[in-house]
Amino acid sequence: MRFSQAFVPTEKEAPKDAVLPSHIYLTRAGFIAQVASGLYNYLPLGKRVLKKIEAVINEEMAHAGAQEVELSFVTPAELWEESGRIEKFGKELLRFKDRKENLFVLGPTHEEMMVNLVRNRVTSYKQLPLNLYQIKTKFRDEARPRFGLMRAREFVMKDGYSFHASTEDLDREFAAMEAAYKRILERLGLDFRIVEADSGAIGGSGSKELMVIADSGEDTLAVCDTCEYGANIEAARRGERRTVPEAPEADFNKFETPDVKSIGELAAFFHVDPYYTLKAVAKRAVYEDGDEVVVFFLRGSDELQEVKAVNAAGALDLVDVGEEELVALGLVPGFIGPLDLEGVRMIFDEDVRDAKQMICGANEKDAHFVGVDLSVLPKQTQYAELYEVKAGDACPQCGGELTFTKGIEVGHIFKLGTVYSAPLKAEFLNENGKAEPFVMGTYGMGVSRLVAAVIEQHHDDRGCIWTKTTAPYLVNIMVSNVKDEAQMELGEELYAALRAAGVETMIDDRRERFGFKMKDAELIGFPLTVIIGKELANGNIQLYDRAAGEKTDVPAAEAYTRITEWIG
RNA sequence: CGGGGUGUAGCGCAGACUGGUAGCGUGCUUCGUUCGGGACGAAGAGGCCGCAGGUUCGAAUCCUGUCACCCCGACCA
Repeated sequence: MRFSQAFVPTEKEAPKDAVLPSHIYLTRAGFIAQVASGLYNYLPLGKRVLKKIEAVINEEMAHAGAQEVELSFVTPAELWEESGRIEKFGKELLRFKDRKENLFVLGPTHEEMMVNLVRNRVTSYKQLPLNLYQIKTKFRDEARPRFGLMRAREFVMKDGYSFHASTEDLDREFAAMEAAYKRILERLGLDFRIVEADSGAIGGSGSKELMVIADSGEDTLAVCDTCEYGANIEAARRGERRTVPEAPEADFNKFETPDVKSIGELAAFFHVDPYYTLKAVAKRAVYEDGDEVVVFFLRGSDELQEVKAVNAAGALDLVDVGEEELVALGLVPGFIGPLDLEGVRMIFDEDVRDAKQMICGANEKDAHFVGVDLSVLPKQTQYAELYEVKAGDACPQCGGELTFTKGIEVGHIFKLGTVYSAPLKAEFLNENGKAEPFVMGTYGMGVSRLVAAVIEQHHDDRGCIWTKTTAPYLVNIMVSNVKDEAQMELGEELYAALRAAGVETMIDDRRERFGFKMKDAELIGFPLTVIIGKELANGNIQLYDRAAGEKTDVPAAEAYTRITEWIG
């Protein structure tokens, strides 16, 4: 492409509303332009990057045996009513009616459409497994779009769905998809981590997220400093404690504890480690049909992880409850304990199962029990993992140390099981001629979010630094002075040669000065800029490696060879 | 959805308190001089001051309403 004819409106100043580097540079360098909240136009450079990423995904999907399809963006609302998700998705679904007053939604994801496509067309176990995917625009009317392409309302997603006759076969495919996703991110040149994730309301027997490591990420990850273990903090586990604080010794007894309400005060009052205190966290659990107050118990040294708590309660949501509400239920805020507590649902953290020498509230004002042995709790007591891991906790896999980092969720893969196929009656006949719902997996990857993620991870204060596989153009031939015939001639020669060799090349033939063009080259982030300028008088050109930030003198005669060497 | 903020030339902003010819920087056009790190000079084009009402002889400016966009939070298979 000739820069003089390219539609690449670069800007000197950052858009006033942009915060993230990816948003600022993609806008300034002319890759994207905002249309409305969460809506963006892709300009030529942005479109090229999208296509580069899509090409990598397509190659790896083909390699993994998945087949590409394209489903209608506009989907009949009926399908969503059938699956029940029209309620669950709520306002995020953009709905509208056609001229015949039929209700439609813009697809935010395509489980329903895909199941609808496959059911009654695939009817035998002999036709399984099947893995279908598409790369397509999605629309979710997000409550709060933000950060440019990172959380847009309209975005490009690769969504894949697999159909199996057994959970074993799903497990195999899930592993294959994880491997394929890993290769995709490696090829894109990203530093990432595959982490255990919360499956959320969608359910299924497990899910993993692909996280690109970046400070601007919206998710918090716990990662091991020794092994591969990583997990979203919502799902992170920890291994055995390396050291357990010395246990206090006390016989079971009730103590006067005037005004000692918080864990900190309690631990100080008895001179014990908070590990031996029992923390009670009361929340109102909201279910599909009604709500109730639930008290979660965990060690005083731990914090409640809300997502884990929601899952343990089987609730849609947890909301805070006021002290008055607790009092009305007969609870004594600050002194809530599990012994003889009635009329309220309790869930205990796994870590307090059969715990000895605990101190807990006595359910009366200014009183705590000491020397409590929690093995006295009734058998039917509900235990669940409720704690939130902390930096420094032990890795559950290798015993290494967990540290926190931030990540951008660019992919999420699920073992769905029959969550959709059962209600949508998508069935096949097994070897015994019996109808069974498909066992399904679903695999999502945010393509437009990946564009932003690449820049979040690869930029400096001058602009974008595209990796070789993601760059809109790999090489930029910068002719310093287009009126200099020798410079222009060499530039054209290299441009033609590189294009003939299939190298995606831009030639900056604009009538601008050296500094202006260099700034643009750096802002746009071409991996390699070939500088043809003053040095040509000495028989040299320069290769400017954007990532390394280095210029190397090269004899003009060797230019082509050295460029193709650099490309590798 | 709760809290906060911003809407004036393509972009970034001033002007508003104290009502009276709409400004600056950048970008754009033309000419000349420059030509290795966003050059200089000269001459130009470009605005429904978010929108709608109101007050006033007169509103970018004061009042009311409304819309849009951004940030924090809630939310986000």
